[in-house]
Amino acid sequence: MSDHPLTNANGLTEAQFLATYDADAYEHPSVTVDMLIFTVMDLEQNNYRKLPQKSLQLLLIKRGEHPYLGQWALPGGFVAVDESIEDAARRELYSETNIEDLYMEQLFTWGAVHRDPRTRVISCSYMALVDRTTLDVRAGDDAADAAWFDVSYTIEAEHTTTTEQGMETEKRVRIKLQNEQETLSAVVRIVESVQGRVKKLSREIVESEGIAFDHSIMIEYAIERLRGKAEYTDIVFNLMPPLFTLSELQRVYEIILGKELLAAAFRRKMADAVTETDEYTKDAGHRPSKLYRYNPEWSHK
Amino acid sequence: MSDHPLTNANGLTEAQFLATYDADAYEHPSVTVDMLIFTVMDLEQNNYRKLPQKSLQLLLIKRGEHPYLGQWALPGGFVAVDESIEDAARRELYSETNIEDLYMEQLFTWGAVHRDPRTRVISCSYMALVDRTTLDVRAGDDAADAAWFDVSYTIEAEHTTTTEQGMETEKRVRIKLQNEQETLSAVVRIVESVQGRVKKLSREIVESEGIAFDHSIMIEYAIERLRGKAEYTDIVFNLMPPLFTLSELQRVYEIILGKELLAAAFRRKMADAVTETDEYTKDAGHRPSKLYRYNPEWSHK
DNA sequence: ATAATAGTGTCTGTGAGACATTATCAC
DNA sequence: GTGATAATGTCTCACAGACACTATTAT
Repeated sequence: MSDHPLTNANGLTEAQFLATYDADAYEHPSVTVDMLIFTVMDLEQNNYRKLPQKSLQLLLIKRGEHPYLGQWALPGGFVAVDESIEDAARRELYSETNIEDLYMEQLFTWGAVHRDPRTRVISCSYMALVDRTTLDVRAGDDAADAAWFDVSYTIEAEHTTTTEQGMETEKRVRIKLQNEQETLSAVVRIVESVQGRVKKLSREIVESEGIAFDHSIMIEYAIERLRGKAEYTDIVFNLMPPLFTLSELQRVYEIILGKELLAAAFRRKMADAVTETDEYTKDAGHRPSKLYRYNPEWSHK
Repeated sequence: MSDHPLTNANGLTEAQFLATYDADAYEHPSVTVDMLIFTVMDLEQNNYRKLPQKSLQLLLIKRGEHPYLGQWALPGGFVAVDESIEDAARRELYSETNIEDLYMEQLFTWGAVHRDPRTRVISCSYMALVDRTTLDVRAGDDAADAAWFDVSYTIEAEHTTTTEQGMETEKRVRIKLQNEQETLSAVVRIVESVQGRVKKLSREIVESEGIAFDHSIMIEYAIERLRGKAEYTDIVFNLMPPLFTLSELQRVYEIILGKELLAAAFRRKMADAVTETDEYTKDAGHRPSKLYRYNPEWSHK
């Protein structure tokens, strides 16, 4: 690295120093990646004229080993010493989805001392977004116990206490994960305190049914981030197929943001983010809709 | 954890499994924290009537050991197996600033395989914001080689190539760190590519003078984050003293955002974020200004 | 008086919310 | 025609950019 024969306090050059460096002088933690793989699915619809409802889905793996045997966990695995964290995340993502190129983003690194009962494990969480139509129904070959769960995020309680020096806001968020076979649920308590000018944020699991480790916290965090980014980036398009209608896009925004949007305003805002095509939907029991594609030249207003 | 006598495929209960678990079956990386400690300082001013210019400052430590001996690095250190990552970050922050309660936020975890020539090191970067007035001039006791550097962030080149499948935007950002003794500099190349609907972002050091490891990338990333958050959170108040004038606040926003703001609009936007006091500045060669404090009840519009 | 900053008033354009209206399909 | 969604038109309100204007201090 250095092109001068610099020596340290012991008179060693860099090459000499590195040759004697002992990386195992103290105990190291293990490092893992945990993947939050989201997609959006159409729910079955009995009325052929109505549009299908959209549902936000998360991929989980049933644990076949202790700890949390039989519960559901985020897909993930250890980071090898000869691969970057991002490569490890891509490897995990590929092994679950069989797709090479997917949107993926690092979220947060979780480092509480006892978050894994086996040993000290630091986990770096990544969020990936998949378009359901390009995805195999069966997610991953080897993952026999992988399953998609419908995700719901509900704020069950929120109250603020004002003290002399500042204030504290406590929020309880229920995460509910459901599919035909299983219903998992957890409550995460989020405390944001402002003392003087110092703000602190902490998350803690208050209740957990069927979700392994601290993964309900990771899920809560990821949904908050997804919501936040949906509002000021084009992240949502990663959940869309190549061609989509504007009301499909709107419905995806709606389930992510957890609120209804007005069609007129939504179309105006999205006008520059999409390119129209000549194609239309057909065979719906109502007026066909023009199909659009994402416009990568969009500059985010 | 589990209150049923669940057994795994080998017939072991959780307690039996954990007793035989070998965490050292494979090699582990080292994990460190690196701290980006920012503050805002007044620059000396020769004209007594003019307001002093503000300057964004970053704390760096001169390396006294290989590798990068003699270069400047972010303060940081290894995460011990019995402390959380956040505790390690707080410990480092305290040892540099002698202040217990400071704003601190996890930024990103850097995990390239060869980012440290000694061994495989994964580093979790944290940003901390300090109000200069509550800070000792001498940062930390033991850190004899700690120094504050004025930070400048300049986009030197930016161009977009459109291909058939998507586009690629390349940006070169120069980070310049200066104080009375030293001038450090680096250029970071940031490539954002959109292929189809898949977006990827990568950062790489193109040029580096006097900045150790991949720390210029961490600095570039932190400034981008600070800018982003300045626009939609109250993060900037962590850089302010308890009492401040609105134009001081505006000048802090201006150096962070790197652009000038209109006073009238700024004051309107900030009206609900601050509480006015009865105090005023004095002895300036011009009209005194009302002093304000941060209003923690502010709800971000 | 002067040079500086502090602080206010107001016009204008943009964009989101709200809601009404028209268009178009399968059956 | 009916029932559904698609798509557009338009009013209003909030707010940011722009800039002119007034206020107040130390020297």
